[in-house]
Amino acid sequence: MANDNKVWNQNDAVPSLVQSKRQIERYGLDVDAQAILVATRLLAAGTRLGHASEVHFARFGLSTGRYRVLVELEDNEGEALPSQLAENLGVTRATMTGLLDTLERDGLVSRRTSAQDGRQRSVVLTEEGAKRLQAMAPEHFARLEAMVGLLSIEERGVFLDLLGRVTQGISALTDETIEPDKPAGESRKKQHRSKG
Amino acid sequence: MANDNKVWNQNDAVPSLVQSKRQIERYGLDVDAQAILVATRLLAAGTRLGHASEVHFARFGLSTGRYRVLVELEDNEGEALPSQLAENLGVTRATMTGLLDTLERDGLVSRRTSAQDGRQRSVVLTEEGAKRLQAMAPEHFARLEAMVGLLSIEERGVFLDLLGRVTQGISALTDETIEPDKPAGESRKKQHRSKG
DNA sequence: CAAAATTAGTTAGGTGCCATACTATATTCA
DNA sequence: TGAATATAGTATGGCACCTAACTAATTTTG
Repeated sequence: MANDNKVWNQNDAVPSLVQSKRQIERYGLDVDAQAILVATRLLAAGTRLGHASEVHFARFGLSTGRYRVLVELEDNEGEALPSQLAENLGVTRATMTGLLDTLERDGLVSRRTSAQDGRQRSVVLTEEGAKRLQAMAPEHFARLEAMVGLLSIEERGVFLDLLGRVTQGISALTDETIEPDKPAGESRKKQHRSKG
Repeated sequence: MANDNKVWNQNDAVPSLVQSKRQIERYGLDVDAQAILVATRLLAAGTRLGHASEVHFARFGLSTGRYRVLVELEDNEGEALPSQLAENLGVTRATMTGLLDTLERDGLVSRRTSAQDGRQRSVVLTEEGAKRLQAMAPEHFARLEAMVGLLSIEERGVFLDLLGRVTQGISALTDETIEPDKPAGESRKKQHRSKG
């Protein structure tokens, strides 16, 4: 029993409504406790998701980021520029360099200098990289499917809608200034979603 | 324009249904494309949430983990054991040591050796730590509230329910083996939620 | 055309978190 | 009582990702 084995306890770190209320009262703030509860649960879920994702991909010798690079390459006929990849994945070029370093070391991609532009280095998905994706696909997708398995088809649709709006709301955490409260239920007309 | 300024583009990295379908078809798998879409969007949201959370707390000179330590201390009359804190926050003791190191360096907590048990070190929320929490509370909670501001009251309730089940589903990513598919909509009677 | 500015990629250094292995202090029990 | 064991906390080293600064190659422009 020398192994502590930190298994995610499911109960830890899931904030309760009373906790939210207590905190709000402590400082005498004028905010809706349920809203705070939802937000807090969401943050906790985000943490768990990130961690679970890494555990998941580690099974296949990948990380979340490296997997996404491989998929992006596959969606691009197996070849792309590092800067393209960084752009599409929403990470910095520096991060992409690191991801590609590891992928190249593992033989899943290869880099070669571009003929046209000496600054560019073309990234190519290797045979081995393609095989890796293929090999992991069944389990990967089965687990993803299982993740939302507690939701019915209709609920998935509802969840997708709500998650979309909440995802937009994430910017409330990162924006420079706080925007005035928008009660929701109206005033929601122009919400550009996706790009292409 | 020397500054690249990687602002989270909102559009990046949000997977589309066609992408999901294409991947599934590529390997001839028998999974529901919408389920995959939901799962994939969720993972993307998780990544963004984690990042946004760090940006948010950095405004107050904290990280997500360090903030949670302070709150946990406050909920505990300002004093607790590192192992307690680690347990309650769902991180390892090693991680807690790191969090406390920084908090102590910044004067927000202090450590003193226990009299009863020489192995234990009691962690105390300092005056300054309490002040920090108080100072950040208005903006912190306002931003959290704004984050779910695009959802109506009713929608928040629905979201909370769905999120709860999805959160349970996260274990599908981390479990050793894949469980057989549970269609949902029935066979869902005994789902213990929370602990207290 | 040479100097200045831009661009692609990388390196260097930092944060957050983790797992493993170690130290020091109890506790158990033979 | 003294050796084996358990426990609390920490140090070490790892990975993912970031920003800022740097190198090399290309484009702009005077």
